[in-house]
Amino acid sequence: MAITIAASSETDYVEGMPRKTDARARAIATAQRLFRIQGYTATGLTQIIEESGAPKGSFYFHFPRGKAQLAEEAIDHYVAGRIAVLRNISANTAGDALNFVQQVFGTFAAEMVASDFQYGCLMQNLANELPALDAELTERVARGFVDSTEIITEHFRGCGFTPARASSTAAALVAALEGARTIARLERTPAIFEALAEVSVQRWAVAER
Amino acid sequence: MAITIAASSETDYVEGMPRKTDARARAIATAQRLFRIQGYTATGLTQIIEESGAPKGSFYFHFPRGKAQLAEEAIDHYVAGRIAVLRNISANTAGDALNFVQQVFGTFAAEMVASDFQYGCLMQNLANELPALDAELTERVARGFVDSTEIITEHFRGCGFTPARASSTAAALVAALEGARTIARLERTPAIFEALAEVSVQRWAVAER
DNA sequence: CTCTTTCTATGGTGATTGCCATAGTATGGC
DNA sequence: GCCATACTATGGCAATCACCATAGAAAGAG
Repeated sequence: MAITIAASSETDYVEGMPRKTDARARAIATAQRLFRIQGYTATGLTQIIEESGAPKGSFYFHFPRGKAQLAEEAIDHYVAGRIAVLRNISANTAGDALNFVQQVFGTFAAEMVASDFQYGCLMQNLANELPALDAELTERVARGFVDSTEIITEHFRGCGFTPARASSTAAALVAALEGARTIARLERTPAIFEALAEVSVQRWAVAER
Repeated sequence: MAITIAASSETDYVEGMPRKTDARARAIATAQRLFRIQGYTATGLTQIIEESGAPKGSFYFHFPRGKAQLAEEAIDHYVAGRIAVLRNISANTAGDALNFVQQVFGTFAAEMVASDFQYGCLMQNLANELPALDAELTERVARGFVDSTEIITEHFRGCGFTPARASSTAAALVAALEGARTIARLERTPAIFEALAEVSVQRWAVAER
C-alpha cells in the first residue's frame, strides 16, 4: 500500500485521503535546490516541473497559490533542516563554545564543498529579492534567522556567557555564516570558513585563558 | 556648453565626441539602485529605462551588449564607491584596528538606515544569481570582494598584525558585513551591526590589553 | 456497482522578458 | 552646404513568464 511520507506541511489539507504520489514532495525539493542555486525570480515554474519530473498538469492542484506557496513550503523545509543541524552540533558540544563554533563552520564548509559551491542559503537568496515576496513569505524568512539565532544563543548561555553576550555573539556568528556562503561561492574555496575559524580561535584562546 | 561628466567607464568608446546627454549615466545609476533592491533577474530593462527617464529608443546604442554590460558598469561604480569609503575610513583610523572596525560597522549601518533598509549589497545580490551571469560579470563581482578585503588587510597590517592574522581578520570582517546586510534588511534594524561592534570590542579589549 | 477524492493532460490566456532592425533627428566640425 | 557622429522613435521579434479552465483518468470506500 506504499505509505507516502510527504509531510504535507501545515498549509491546506487538514484531512482527506493520504497522498498517492510523491510529485508534490519532489517539486518542493527541486524548488529548494533551484532557488538556492539561481534565486527565486530567476527560477521558472517550467524548470522546476521539468527537473522534478512532476506532471505538468497538476501543479496548481498541489499548489493552489502557485509559486509563492511553493516557496513557502521550500523554506519551511530548509529552515527545519538548518535548525536540526544546529541542534545536533549544539548537543555534541554542550558547554564548549569554541568547539561548537568550529563544528558549525566545518559543517557549513563541508556542505558547500559537497555541492561544488553551487548552493547558496535559501533564506539569504529570498532576502535579496524582498520586493518579489509577499508578506507571508517574508515573515517566514525572517523567522528562519530568528530561530537559528535563538538556538545558538541558547548554546552560548549554556557555556556560561551572560545573556547579552550570548545573544550578540550568536547574532555575529549567524551574520558571518551568511556572508561566508556568498564569498565561498565566488572563490570556490572553503578558505573563508577557515579564516573565520582562525579568528574565533584567537578570540577565545585569549579571552578565556 | 554644459560639460557632461559621464565617466564612460573603460569599456567601449576609446575616443569620439564627448557625451551629449546624461541618459547613459542615469541608466547605470538606476540599474545599480534597482539591482540592489530587487536583484538582477527581477529587474527588467523596461523598469530601468522608465525610472531613469532615459529614452527607450537608444538603450542598445549606449549599451550594445545589453543588460550584461549595464550590470558590469553598475558594479564597477559600486565597487569603486565601496573602496573609496573603506580607504577613507582606513586613513582616518590609521594604526587603530578597533576604531577602524567600529567606523566600518557604523558607516554600513548608517547607509542601511538611510535607505530605510531597502538596499542590499550589489556584489552579494549578483553572487546569489551566478548562473544568470556571464564569466566577465562573475569575475568583476569576485574582484570586488578581493579588492575590499585587500584594503582591510592592509589596514590591519598597519596596526601591527602579522600578515596571516591581518588577512584572516579582514576576510572575517568582510563576511560579517555581508551577512549583516542581509539580516538588517529583514529586521529593519541596525541591531546586527551593533552586535558585531560589541563582539569586536570584547575581542580587542581582551586581546590587546 | 457508484461515488468521492486524488491526480493528470491538454491547450490556452495575456503580459512581460531581453533584444534588435530600420529609420530619422540633432549637432558640431570643416 | 556637407558629412560624420551622437542620439532617439517606432515597431516588432521569438521566447518565457505565472496562471488557469476544462476535461478526464485512477483508485479506494461504501
